[in-house]
Order: sequence, then C-alpha cells, then structure tokens
Amino acid sequence: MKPIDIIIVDDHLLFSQALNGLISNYKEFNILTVLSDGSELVGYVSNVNNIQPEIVLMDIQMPIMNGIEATDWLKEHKPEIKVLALSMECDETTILKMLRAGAKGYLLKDIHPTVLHHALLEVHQNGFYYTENVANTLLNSIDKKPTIQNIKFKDKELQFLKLCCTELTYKKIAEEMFLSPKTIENYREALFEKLEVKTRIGLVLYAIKEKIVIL
Amino acid sequence: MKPIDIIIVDDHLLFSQALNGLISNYKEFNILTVLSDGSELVGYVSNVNNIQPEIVLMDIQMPIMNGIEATDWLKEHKPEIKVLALSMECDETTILKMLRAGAKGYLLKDIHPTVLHHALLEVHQNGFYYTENVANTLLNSIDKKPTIQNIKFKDKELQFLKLCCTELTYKKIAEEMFLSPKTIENYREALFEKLEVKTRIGLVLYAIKEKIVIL
DNA sequence: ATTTTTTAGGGGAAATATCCCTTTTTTTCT
DNA sequence: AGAAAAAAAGGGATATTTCCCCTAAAAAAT
Repeated sequence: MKPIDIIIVDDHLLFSQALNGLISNYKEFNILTVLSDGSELVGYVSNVNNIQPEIVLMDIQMPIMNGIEATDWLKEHKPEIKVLALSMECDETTILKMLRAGAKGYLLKDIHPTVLHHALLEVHQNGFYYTENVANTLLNSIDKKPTIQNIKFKDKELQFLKLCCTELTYKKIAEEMFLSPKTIENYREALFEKLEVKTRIGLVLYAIKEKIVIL
Repeated sequence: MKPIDIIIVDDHLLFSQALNGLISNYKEFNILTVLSDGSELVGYVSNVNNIQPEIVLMDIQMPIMNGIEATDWLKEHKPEIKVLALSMECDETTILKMLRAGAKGYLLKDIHPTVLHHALLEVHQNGFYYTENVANTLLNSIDKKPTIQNIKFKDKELQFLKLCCTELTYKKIAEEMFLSPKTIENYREALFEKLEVKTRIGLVLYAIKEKIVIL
C-alpha cells in the first residue's frame, strides 16, 4: 500500500524533527518535508513540481504566517489537503478559530504517540478526527454567544488598541498616531462598543486575551 | 565508551517520546526513562535501586511540580545530577529563575537537533552550556535593576492587583474589599511605586506578565 | 454626480484616576 | 505598657477618562 504523504509545519525545530523521526517509524506514513512557518507551506504547495501532501500536521503559533492563516489559505487554494492541528494552545477560541478555518482535527502536544498515529489514520480514512477534549469544546461553544468571534479591525483601530496597552495617555497616543485627541476618542468609543467593554482596562484585557498584543 | 545516561522530564508526551527517539539515535547517549512531571523525577531518583542519570532534560511548565521546583530539589538532594532546561518560555525572568535554581543550560524548543546534541555533550564535558540567546539574557539582567524580581506582595495588595485587572472602578474595588476608597488609593499608590508604573494600565500589564492574573 | 459612509475633529460635562499631604486606628515590637 | 510601624481613611486639587451630541472633509458607492 502506498504510504500517506505528510508535511509537518512547526517552528519548534526540535519538536518537528523529533516528530519526523517518530512518524517515520510508522510505515503507513511518509514525511515529505518539515517546514517551520505557514508561509513556507504556501510556498511549497504552490510549486506544482512538488509532491502534494495528503495531510498537513500544523502548529498554530508561528512567526510569519500562523497556523490559522495557513489553514485558511489551504481551504481557499488547496481544499483537498487535510489539516490536522497540533498545538499547545488549549483555549476555546483558538480551537474554534482553527476548526472554522477548516482543520480536520485538533491535537494537543501532550497526547500519547499512539493517539497521533490513530488520528492520522482516521483523518486519512474518514476525513476527520476529534478528541473528546475538542468535541467538548465544540459543545460548550454552542450555547455561548456566537458574536464573540470574527471581529475585524481596521489598521488604525489595531494600532490604537496596541497603544492602549501601554502607559501612554490618550493625548500621547494621539501624538503617536498623528491624530487629534478627539479622533482618538472616536476610535476608543467605537472599540468600546465593538468589544462590549466599558473601560480602557477592558480593551487591554481583550487585546491580551486575543493575542493582539504579546507581553 | 559508556553512554551518558539521560532522563527526559516533559509533560508533552508527544514531544518527549519523539525526543526520546531522536536522542536514541545518538550512540553517545542512553535514555533511562521519560517522565512527565517533576514529582515523577523526584520519585525516580529517590529510589536507590534505579540507575541515576547524569543529565536531566527538564521542561519548565509541568502540572504538579514544575521544572524550577524540581531543579531546586535536585540541587539540594542530588547535586551531581546536571539539569539542562528545555522549554518554550523565553522570557527573562523564567530563564533567570531556572538558572538560579541550578540549571547548567537553557535551550529553547525551536533549536536545531544538532544544537541539542552539542549541548548535551558540552554539559557532559564542561558541566554547562549556554546558547548565545541565554548569555545575552544574562548580560541584560546585570545592568537592569536587580529589584525587578522577588517583589513580595501582601495579601491585600495581591487581591487589589487582581481586581485592577477588571473593569471595576476603584470605588467598586473598595466595596469588594470592604475598605474605604481612600484606603484603596493607598494600595494603588504603593503598588505604583513598588512596580514603577504610572497608571492602572501599568498595573494590569505587570499582573498579566507575572502571571498574577491568568486570562 | 450625488448620496452614503468613513474618517477626522470639536464642545462641554460628569465621572474617574492620580497626586500630595495629614490624621486616626490598629498592629507589632521590645 | 509605651514606642514604632503599618493599615485605614480623609481633604483637596488636578489630570485623565468617559460620555453624548455635533460638524466638516474625504472616500466609497450607486
């Protein structure tokens, strides 16, 4: 039987290389290559001379193009490639973002190697694999407010939001952005409404929670 | 030549198992066992019937006993065992805590496998191995204020700091703590000085950075 | 080409946060 | 028990934040 072609995308080289060795022990699979950023994956599959993978084992946190963006790109341009997310992030919003982007499953890095083996086979055979953990997250997310996600920010809003997470006063932020303090107020009020917060603290908490600013 | 006995301690099973495979390819080393918590390591080395490792590859974030605590314990009870930290945390305070606990080196999980190989050999031969990254961190920490760490908080201060990371006004925080708003101001001012911040935003950023509040 | 939307900016007021300095009460130390 | 330190609270002033309602220019849409 022809082995299943897999690409690993993970910026933790030690992990991805080690994983390469691990999966290579299973004769059902063949690692095509190990990449360390979503952008590299886009580059790889865009080249028609390359062998196309059936499954991509995708990390989420990566420097240039993260796993969510890369999965989104694949859904658009290479929908036949199946993405299996493999990450340490276990917060609900991240898992949901990834599944919404089209991932066929979501594994945490603390699983046993046999689970990975099983998941890869399942994805190959049935097209998806959900751990109990992820299934529960999905259930949880149903009765929660659906508006929590997919909030889009304009460039200036994002810039403002980031500057809010500093000790600068709004006046200083206005200077920084070459805008009038009054205009800054408009951005503030717009964000207050959009994010359903009442204070600047609320903005800061949101920005950090959603990893818009990294501490 | 007799191989160097190593124990891997990491709660990410997939990673540690894969790492096991990786290191086992190098004939200079022998993996005694793979453990998934600091407490398991304490259990292992406390049993005199077990072969004692020369090097422990230690993760930091672990459920019961973390890498810093485990390293501290080894320094006390088994000083001849060398700890090589292997983590994703790259913030200065964590690295310093780990080195202060007695780690002989600090590797990030995004290094190339050959660096790990080299580091293990160096630790065996010279007793330590510092990457350029970690060396820089050490240098940085010298000219920075030495007071940055080991700031102690009283219970009320901690409670106040946590409440600052909400959208409550100081008046509401005062109610929550059964104190006068004016007393709350004293706590606020004390913390401003202690943490060298000028606004409530500064308090929030500090609390999140130091994981006093978890988002 | 005109309407609509977005972006930038303003006035004024009330609430909140920040600062500095003082007093009273409680706790701790010896 | 008496002195010293820490915790709790207040007065008063200023700066900042938040809120609400409004205008003008620029960009986008039709």
